Order: sequence, then structure tokens, then C-alpha cells
Amino acid sequence: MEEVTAKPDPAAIASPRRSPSQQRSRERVERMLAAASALIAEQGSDAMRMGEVAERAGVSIGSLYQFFPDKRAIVWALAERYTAESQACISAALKDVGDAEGFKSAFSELVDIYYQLFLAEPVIRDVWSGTQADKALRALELADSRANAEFLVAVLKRLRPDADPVELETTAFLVWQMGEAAVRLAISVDREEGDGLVEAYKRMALRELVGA
Amino acid sequence: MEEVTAKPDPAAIASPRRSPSQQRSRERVERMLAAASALIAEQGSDAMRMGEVAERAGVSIGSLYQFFPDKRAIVWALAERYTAESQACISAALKDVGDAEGFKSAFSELVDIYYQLFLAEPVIRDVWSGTQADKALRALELADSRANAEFLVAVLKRLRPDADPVELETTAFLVWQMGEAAVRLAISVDREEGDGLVEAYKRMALRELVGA
DNA sequence: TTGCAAATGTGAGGATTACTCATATTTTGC
DNA sequence: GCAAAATATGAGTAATCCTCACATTTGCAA
Repeated sequence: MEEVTAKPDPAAIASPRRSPSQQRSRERVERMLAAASALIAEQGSDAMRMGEVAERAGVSIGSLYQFFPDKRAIVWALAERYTAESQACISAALKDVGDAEGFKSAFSELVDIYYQLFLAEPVIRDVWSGTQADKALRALELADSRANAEFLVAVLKRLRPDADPVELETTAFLVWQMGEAAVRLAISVDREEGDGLVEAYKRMALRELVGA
Repeated sequence: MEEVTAKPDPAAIASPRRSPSQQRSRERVERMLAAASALIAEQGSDAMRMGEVAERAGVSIGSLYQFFPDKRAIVWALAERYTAESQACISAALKDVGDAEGFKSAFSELVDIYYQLFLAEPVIRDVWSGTQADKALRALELADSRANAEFLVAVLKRLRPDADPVELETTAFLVWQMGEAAVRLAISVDREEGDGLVEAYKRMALRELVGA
């Protein structure tokens, strides 16, 4: 039926089978996502059952599949929301940075926020845990990382106008991904060691980005 | 029946339901793992069907479950083998390092080998892709990383006797995990960018480990 | 208002697949 | 040679994702 002609938005292709156009269905989709989120928080996305999601959202299983082609699409939709939120947050935090010291504290704060978020939010941990196995999720994560790296690059170009822009891109992208890896590592060990690892990452990243 | 009294080896708990004690069954388990490996190479572990593994190994589905409690245990068993192999390789590469220059080239070579391995071996990529979602795999990966970090620490203690041992541990562990993250990132992008990312990681890691 | 097409809603049932278990066969220790 | 342990078997069970044929609601033009 519907070819890819209608929407060039990749989200529309990967996530909803059919975009909700009426208000009623938009509200129902919200309820579905809320139900999924709650179930993931309780048991993890692996144990989340489609029937349970439908029941908790107060819709039929058929309605669920009207808007999500499969189970992973639900997780993907949640992940996409988190990327949108976090990009706004990161962009805002880096926008007004004027000097190296300001960058250091802004970056440090961002890392802390990210760390705390992963510590406190089981849904976020869970949603991003499929990132190595799920193609669509991996693509979303990479796009998110590139976008965030761009925010870093934009600031660094101001702070270090003489730096090679290409190298800056590479470094920022790598450093950002390593931050994600560092936080995932940190939450996998006990709290004390995790804190130390995050601090070590900050030092390493800042040395790389704005020099020793 | 069998309590955990027999084997304190965690592998025996997590992987085989019953350790093969006769030669015949040991050979069959080998065939099962070989079949699983081949199927993972062809279609990925997610699409791998237990019935297919059994058929290809020339055993019944019941025999499969005699030695592996579930599907993930097969992947885990493959992963465990890779950790054993790689630890031997890493230990050997670092054992004879005498000075900072030697360390740099040995480390650089190790990273290259790891990168090439992930580029060339779909089974390895696949096996480690469940690392965020699967508890047992995650534990195995962390143990592996700690072991490898220890090899680094052992060398670094010789090269930098004045360095704080505790800080060295943290740094080595973090740097190692970041290497894994860097390689996973590198194989997710096109080859040229991937090469650049790996080189950037090497510079960053070596600066951190043995100074600029 | 009315009527119709598109959008949305429904849930029983199809299809797949991981895993079990009662039973049969082989090996080992003696 | 024999009993007990180890191993082998595969039809059957249970669970769950997802489909589809049909019912209902909404938007909107006549």
C-alpha cells in the first residue's frame, strides 16, 4: 500500500507502521509508549510482553501493531525521544561557553548528568542496551553521537581556531562515544569505582579536547 | 541432582548444564559449538535456531540441551573461548616489552589486531554484540577487560615505577574498555573513517598510559 | 444532515520456536 | 558380565510475536 513516497522522515519508516493522524490515536500511541516504558522499568524490555503493553495501555493488541511494526519499534521510539531530549540539553549547556575553563566545567557537568541519568533511569539503560545487536538502534545511536559531537566541534572551533577542523571532528566523535562507553562501564561496577572511572574519563577527554 | 558442589568454575555453572565427561560427548559438544559458530557466521546468533544447530552438528535437539541450558549459553561458550585465546595473545605481546617505545609499538599492534579481528570475523562481532543486554556475557566481558588491564598494569609498573598503582589500575581498565568501544565504533562506519578513529584512539591511549 | 471513504479498533488464531521429559541406548567401573 | 551412571532421542508443551478479516469511528463534502 503505502510506499516510501509519503514521508522522507526516517523515523516514520523505522518506527510507526502508520502515523497517527487523528488526535484520538495520537493519545493512544502516547499511552502505548507510557505503558511500554513502565513495563521496561519493571522487568526490562526483554521480558516486556506485547500483550501486556496493550492491556496496560487499554488498547487491543491489534491497535498496538497498527502503529508499531514490531516489538523493537517500540523500544526504538522511546530511544528516539531520549535522543531528542538529550540533544536539546547538550546544545543548551555548550551554547554559551566562552573560554577553556567554561568548557571544562560545562563538559564535566554534562558527563555527570549523563552518568546520573544512567544510574537513576532503568528505562534508559535498557533502551540503549540493545545498541550493539539492533541495527536500527545502532544507527540511531550513531546519528545521536554525531550530532552531539557537532555541538562539541562548534564550541572547540571557537576556543581553538587554529586547530585542524577534520581532526577536531574525529576527536570529538571518538571522545563522545568513549564517554558513553565510560558511563556504561561505570554503572556496571560498584559505585565507588564507577565514580573514579568517570573522573578519569573526564580528565582524559578534556586533555584531548582542550589540552593539558 | 547436581548441586554446585562439584565445580567452583563459573563457566561450568553458566555454560554447560552437564559437563561432558566421556570422550564421545566431548566430541559432540565440539560439533555443536562448531555448528553454532557456522550458523552465526551465516545469519547471526539471533536468527540461529536451536534445531538447526542440532541438525548441523548431527545430534538431536535433546543432546544439545543436555550440555547447554539455553541458547545464550552457546553464545557464551563461544565468547569464553575467544577471551581465553585473546588473553594468551595479549599476555604474550606485552610480556617482553622493555621500554616506552617498545610498549607503544606493542600496544599499537595489539589494537590493530583487535580491529582486524572485528573487521574480519562476523562471529566475534556477533558474539560480543549481546554484551549490554546479557548479564552473563557482560560479566564475562568485564572479567576479560580486567584481566587484560592487568597485563597493561604489569608492564606499566615496570616502565613507570613511580606512578600511583591504584591510578594505574583505573586508567588501564578504562583505556582498555575504550579500546573496545573504539573498535566497535570503527567497524560501524566506513573503512576510512574507522581507520582514523582507531589511530586517534591509539594516540589518546598512549598519551594517557605513557605520557605525551 | 447525510453518506461515504479513510482512519482506526478488535481479538481469536496462525506460525514459530525455545525448551522438557519419559524413555532408549551406550559407556564405565568393578 | 552386570549394575549404575552417562548419554542420546525427538515428539510434545508452552509461550509469544504478529496477522487478518471484520467492526467501528472520524473527517468532510454534498
